Amino acid sequence: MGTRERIVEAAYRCFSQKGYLGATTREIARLAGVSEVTLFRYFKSKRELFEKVLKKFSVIPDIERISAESSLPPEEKLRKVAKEILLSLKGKRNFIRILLSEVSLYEEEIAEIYEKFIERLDSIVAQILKTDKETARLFHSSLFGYFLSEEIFLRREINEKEAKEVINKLVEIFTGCRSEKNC
Amino acid sequence: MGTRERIVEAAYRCFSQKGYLGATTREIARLAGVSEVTLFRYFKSKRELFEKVLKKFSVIPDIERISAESSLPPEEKLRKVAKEILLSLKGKRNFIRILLSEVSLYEEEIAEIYEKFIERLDSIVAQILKTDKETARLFHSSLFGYFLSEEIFLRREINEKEAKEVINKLVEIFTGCRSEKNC
DNA sequence: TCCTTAAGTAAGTACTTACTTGCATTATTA
DNA sequence: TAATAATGCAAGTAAGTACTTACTTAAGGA
Repeated sequence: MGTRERIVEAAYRCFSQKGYLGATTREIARLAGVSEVTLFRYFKSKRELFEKVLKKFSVIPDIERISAESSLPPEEKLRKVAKEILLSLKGKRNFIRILLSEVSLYEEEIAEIYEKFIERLDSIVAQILKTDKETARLFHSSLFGYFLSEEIFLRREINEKEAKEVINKLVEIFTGCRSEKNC
Repeated sequence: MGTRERIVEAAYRCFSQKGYLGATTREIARLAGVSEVTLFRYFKSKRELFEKVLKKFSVIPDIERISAESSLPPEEKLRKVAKEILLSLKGKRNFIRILLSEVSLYEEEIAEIYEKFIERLDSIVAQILKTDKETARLFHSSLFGYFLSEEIFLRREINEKEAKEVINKLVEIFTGCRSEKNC
């Protein structure tokens, strides 16, 4: 891994633990195993480094693929999409912490990232559920709220069993359709 | 309003806009119309002031009252509870911003505040819905997620009409019961 | 062998921040 | 009116922080 990458990686960890203001360039450099001078040779400011971190880690999960598998019944699709979303949220837990902690400092950037994210989800979920976008938004807001509650606020990891149960329940509630059978 | 209160009030506004580290004691004092020296006469440190702010604004909405009105049909109760929760979230939007922005710095304090909050909600909603606590948690996670999405991330205010629609939809989804009629 | 590139070290600059001290001033109260 | 309490002002301290400069070292390729 190149020096540049190592710095971004370290910054990512540092920002997600301490927030933008709390993280110091000195510690980021130390974590990257690099001198502070080197850090500033690669990035002209802390803010620039922060922006690189945002860009690198704000990848949106690939749910189009799932929704395209037309052979599946809608509930099954929805379950898969939900699983993918939840997994992706879990994988980016630290990144989400950064977003949350800087929500007041970087309003526009964060709103933009988030908007892209939910726009895609909205339309895909709406298509699967064959309902309006409002219901679709409620569906993934529910997932999102559940994830934030458990993993961010309560600091509890959602295990696979719980995830499955919650997803089944959500899908059941939103489709009016029980467990694994088609309706 | 006494000096002490004015300081806490100003700190509240300042913290919610800039986060704990971003807010300076100088600005808080200025906002309170008080000298910085006075601020430190009342609170021995910035952290102590922050803790007072947390305590003062972490009041939980009074939903027991609603759930006790036994005359109402459960869907109606649920709607009222949801409305109360959403209103309370909206009213404390700034406070929630503080919580979010310091989620990494004050893990235990925030987890504690949040835990109290959802524990009560869980049991009340479960009682009304007559289901398990998991479903109840999903119900208010949905509300919570929706609120965070719109008001915190997208910076859009949820107006009364939207709130009503979302609540109706949620109640409908979770009870399998349409609009304002009993089922 | 010489030159270029990537990195480190040491030191420092300019600025901010939480927090303090000493003294003067104003308002309150006895 | 005299004493007491609450506040402001000016100035300062100690520590931290982003960022810079000047110089050195090590490695690899031509």
